[in-house]
Order: sequence, then C-alpha cells, then structure tokens
Amino acid sequence: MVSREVRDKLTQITLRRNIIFPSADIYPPMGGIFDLGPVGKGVRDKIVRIWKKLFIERNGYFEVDTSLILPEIAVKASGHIDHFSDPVTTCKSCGAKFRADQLLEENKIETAGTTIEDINRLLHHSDIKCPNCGNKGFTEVAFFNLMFKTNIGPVEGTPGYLRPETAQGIFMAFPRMFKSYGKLPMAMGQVGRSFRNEISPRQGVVRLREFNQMELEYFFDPNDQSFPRFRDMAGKKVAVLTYEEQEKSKVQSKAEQRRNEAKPVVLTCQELLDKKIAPNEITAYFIGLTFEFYEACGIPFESMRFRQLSPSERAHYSGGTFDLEVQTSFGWLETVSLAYRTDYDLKSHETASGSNITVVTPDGRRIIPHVVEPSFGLDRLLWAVLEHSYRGKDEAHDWEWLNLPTALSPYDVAVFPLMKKDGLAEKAQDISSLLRNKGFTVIYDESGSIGKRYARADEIGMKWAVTVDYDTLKDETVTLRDRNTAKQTRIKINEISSIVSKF
RNA sequence: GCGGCGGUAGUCUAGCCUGGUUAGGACGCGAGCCUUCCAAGCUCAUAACCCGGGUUCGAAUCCCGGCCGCCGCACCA
Repeated sequence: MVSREVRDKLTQITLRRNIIFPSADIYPPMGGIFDLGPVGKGVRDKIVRIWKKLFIERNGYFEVDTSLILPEIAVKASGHIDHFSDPVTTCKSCGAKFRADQLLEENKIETAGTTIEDINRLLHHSDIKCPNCGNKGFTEVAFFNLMFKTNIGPVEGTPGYLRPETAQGIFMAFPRMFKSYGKLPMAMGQVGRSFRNEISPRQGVVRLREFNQMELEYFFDPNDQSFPRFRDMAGKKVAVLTYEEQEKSKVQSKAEQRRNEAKPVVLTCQELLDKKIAPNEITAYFIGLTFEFYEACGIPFESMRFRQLSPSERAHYSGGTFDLEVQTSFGWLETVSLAYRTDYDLKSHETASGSNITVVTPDGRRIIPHVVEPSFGLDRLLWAVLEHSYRGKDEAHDWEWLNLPTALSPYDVAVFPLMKKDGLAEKAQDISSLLRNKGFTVIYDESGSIGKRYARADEIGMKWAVTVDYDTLKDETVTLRDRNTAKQTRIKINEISSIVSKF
C-alpha cells in the first residue's frame, strides 16, 4: 500500500505545481469537482494516448464521441432512472439516513418492483426500528437520483440528463454504426466525461461528481465467444483474485477486510480459461490487455489485481464482472470494471425505442449481440499513476520527484540555457523552437540556477532535459540529462529528436 | 447525512486558549545582481485570516449558522 505520507506529499505537489486543483475556487468551494493544470492535462493526455493505442488502434476498433446530454427516455431505458436513484429516509429521532428499500429488505419485507408510494406505505406500517438509535419513526421516503437533471430546450423543455456513463451513447450509436461498418465482432470506444451527483464526494479525485471515462464496448455473437488472435495474449501473466479465494479467507468482519487478506494468484490468460475463471476468451483477452496498459502507465505488477466480483456484488444483468484494483494510499482502489453485460443494454434500448437492433449473422440467425465492456476511470488512474511515481530524496536527487514512465512525461523535453548571458539563452530558445516545429512539446526555463531548474523539471516528472552551454556555441552539441540517474551525455543538436522520440 | 477534529498568501506554517500585532516566518513565484551543470548567495517585489451573522469600543482570536476538508459511520445501481 502506498503510504498516507506519500498522498499528503503528492497532494502538496499537485497543488503547488497546479497539476490538480479545486475548480472555481475564487468562489466558495464545490465538492468533488477539480481542474487540471497544464501538467495534469499533459500526463492525462498521454495516458489516453496509450489507451487508444492499445484499446482502439491495435485491433482496428472504432472511436466515437457521443453526446453528454441524454433524453429522459434513454436513461429510463438504460435503467439509470430506476436503479441509479436511492429511496432515502431519515430517522426522526437521531437523524440518521437510510436507504428505505434496504431497511425493508433487512426486515424481510419484499420490495422488488414496488413504487415509492409502496415503499412509503410498507415502511410506515411496519415496526422497523432505526438500526442506529433503536427508535421508531421515519420521514417520508424521497428519491435521491445521482444524475444531474436539466431541460433540453427552453425553460420547461424536455427533461434531459447529463450522462452517468459514456457507454449508453455507444449502445445507441450501435445500430447506425453496424449498418455501415457492421460485422461481428465489432468494438467501439470513447473517451469522455460523465457525471454523478454524489451525495458526499470524498478522497480527492477518487470520488468525483464530474469524471472521465475510457470505455470500450465489444459486440459479439454469443454463439462465438472466441477472440480473434487470442494466442497473442495467451501467455500474458496477470494477477487475479478469484471469488472462491475471497470466500476462503475467513476473517469474519467486513467484506472489504476479507478481500484485502485474500491472495491473488498469478496466471496466464490461457490459464484463466483453462481454470474456468474467465468465462470466455474475450474477457481473458481484455484482462491481459488491461494489465499491459497499466504496466505501460508505470503501475507495478505486484500493486494490481483483477478481483472477480461475487454474484451479489455485480449488476443483475451481468454475466460476470472483474474489477481491476490498484494499491493506493486509499487501499485497494477500483479503477477498471470489466463487465460482461450480455445483451441487456441493447435489448433495453430496443424495447424502449421500438427500433430494431437485431443483426443477422453470416449463418442467418437474427440476434442481439452480447457485450463485454472494459471501463476505465481515468481520473483514478491518473491519481494512482502519480502516487506510484512519487519519489522522495535520494542520491541523485536532493528533492522530491516523479518517476513517470517516459511515455507519460508531461512535456517531451525541457530546454535550459546554462546561464542567461553570452547568447546561451538565445541559443536555447532557438533549439526550443526547432524542437517545437518538429512537433515536440517543450518547456523552456531560464530562471534561477540550473540546479533549481532540474529540480523543477524532476518534480513534474519530466524525463529529458537539454542544457545549452558554452560548448554548444562552439560545436552545436548539448547535454542531455536523464531524470532518473541525473547523468548527462553530450549529443549533437540534431540527435535530440531521435533520442527523445525513441520512447 | 451523522459524530469527532480542522480551515491564515501558490505551498507549509506562527499567532487563537488569555480579543487590541504594520498578521510573523519559511519555501515558491516574479524582477535585478551574481553564477561555466544539480533547489548557492544578495537586493527588491508579489501575496493570506473560508463565507455570513452575533457579542464587543475593538474579532484571525469568543459564540451561532453555512460551505469545504480530514478521520470514523452510512452511501457508492
């Protein structure tokens, strides 16, 4: 586990360097909403770039960008009106808040399919006592929906909602996309923002009201759950915490503790299939690909595991769900959900819209495709990446620094003149624009001493720093400093671009 | 939402208990001098009492409410 101290130190850096900071904070603060400064945005963009490479481009999948605003009928169909709002009631004696349906269920009163009026009646005609203070008497049950509601059109226009996940846009675009490109299996992904009006956001960027997702929907014929070229992934090693393993740990207390004490097993993707842990090649493939992605983002193998969810934990329609959890200062943190959603979503939209969403297979069957969905929480991943990259002082650094993978460096290269005078600054600026014109992102810094500038660059995780000194003026060479070792090598100016882009 | 604790420049913090300060310091940032490679030094500058109300001649300080944060509980389809 990453220590609490690391979280505090990192939080100071992210504020001091404006990597992540509270939104609109010239006004009274809002919880659960943050801005990214240039460095945070730079690192996050690079995480997205790697994701796209692996989850979209590698297998020729489609990337789309669907709307943030959804009509009410769509969120009704997806189940977010009914399942995404909690019936909340308050104890009149002690003020504790409860979910009314859970109170009833705990007292063996069936609530499935009941309306809010039913729940109210059942609750107020029962002898249920407050689990907190033991007294009877609850307030009127009210729904609290986690979606942001708005109006489409003028004041009293059609009700609309900010999307609570990016997935629904993909499902609704599926029929149209399939008609022009369609052949199963087919996959579409998108990177975008989603909104959940959390009751009490906590823990920095871990629970946000406005957050970023990277989701891929993989559509396939349920009669063929193989994955094309699965063999490419078959040997990939992953860590998995099976449901059985979680059950075996006999710690009686909280489910969370039970999970934490259970040991993940390291298996290849092929073994996931052989041992029947993964339901199909598709799931096994994406488990492997997710590990590859996280390792590329600098998360150590030992600090992550796919946890198989128990039947009671996963959504009712799910054919199997695995969460990727990463060790952070908050404990094991869920950052990816890999869900087998069956045909639930497409079927719901077909029913609600009346559109025909079936597709015809090559052998003439008319089916609704099934879906496997790897869904990534980008903000949580960004935070986990930062925590794992944090380094304190060491032999090569008399300051804190971020050991980000080269591919996640917020800018490609830093350029410093050894000093401002004698034309060094001008030469360094020339080199900066040369590199910028070649498409590199460059930070140029001439203030303070050279050591201070190295420290500043290290603190935001810059991998490379080029320094212009007096030899540069004589022979067109510069020194290239590697962040991790602080070692410098002298290279020609025209070699910079090949070395820096090599990674 | 409940309970406990907290909120002072960009960051860290002193002051609060025991009301009266030009609200102090450090780091950072900016300008300048100096400086031939890892947060050197000097000068100057920038910048803060979360919001609202109350008590008082006077509130960063005491009281109440709100907002936000941390910890615990609850919640997290």
